[in-house]
Amino acid sequence: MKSVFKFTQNVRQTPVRQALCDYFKSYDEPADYIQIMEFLDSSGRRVNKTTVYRQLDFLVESEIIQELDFGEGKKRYELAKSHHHHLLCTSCDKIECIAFAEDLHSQEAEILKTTHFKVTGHMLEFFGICKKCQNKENKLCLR
Amino acid sequence: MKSVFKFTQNVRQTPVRQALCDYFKSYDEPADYIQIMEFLDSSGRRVNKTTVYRQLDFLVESEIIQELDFGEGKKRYELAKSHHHHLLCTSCDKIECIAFAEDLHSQEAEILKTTHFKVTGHMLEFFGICKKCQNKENKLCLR
DNA sequence: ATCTTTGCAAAAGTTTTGCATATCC
DNA sequence: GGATATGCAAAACTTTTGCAAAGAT
Repeated sequence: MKSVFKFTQNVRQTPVRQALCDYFKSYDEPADYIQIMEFLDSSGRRVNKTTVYRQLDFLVESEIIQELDFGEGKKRYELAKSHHHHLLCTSCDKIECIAFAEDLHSQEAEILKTTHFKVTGHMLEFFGICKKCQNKENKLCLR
Repeated sequence: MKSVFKFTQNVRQTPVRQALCDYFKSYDEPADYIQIMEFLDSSGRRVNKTTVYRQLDFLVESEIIQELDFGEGKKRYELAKSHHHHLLCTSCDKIECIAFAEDLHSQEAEILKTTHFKVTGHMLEFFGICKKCQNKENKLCLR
């Protein structure tokens, strides 16, 4: 089975790289290093952490995955997709994606007008309680 | 000179705590551990890092300062103030504060309607080029 | 006197570096 | 064969923990 990902020349198709691509393709939640390692372990591979971090850097450079930081003191990665934001449930830690039709256009226009700061990007993440957890008294969601 | 900060009982007025409060009161940019230590060093105090981290935690708990994370792999702290966001210049690293009259009300309403996720907070930071840096060809701002 | 704060050493957690070896094309 | 990828050990960097000593009220 061929890879669905296109690599430029001088980039090799290796088992680790392929495994990571498959992982991100099948998982819809931003994963941290631990989760990625657990997946590799469970799939029978014993991959060195240096290799994992280097492959993650490579995949970010290749724009196959995106790096995320929710202020947890570590990075998370998810399959690259069009601009969107996240809803982080503080009760069960589930992470959902959300995108807005208008995004932050009005805010960015206001910034340019009032400060002359030219916005090139932004990071917007929401914290709160997901639908499931709202329906539980003890705020422990089974997911 | 008395402290401008009010502490509850069972909280002691100590040199380290006072120095940190003074620092945050006089600095308007979010500071990381290194900057805070440099300040303490330059003011003639040799404070242990454990103490600094513990005091930062304490001051956050006391709502005297706020913790920030811009995805740099480390935390920053600034004097607690009303809800606002930041403009981070990717050229000179200057950080400005900005607040919106309407903030993200429409987005949060949309989230509740489409996903039933109940937003309790958010983090919104803008990246871009500050006014000064826009006026420099080499994009190196003297600040 | 007692509870709070500090210092020190050690460790935990995440990520990076240097270098030698293996692997892909 | 030559460039790319991987493994290993060690370290860098931020932050935390445990415990004993010092300090504040």
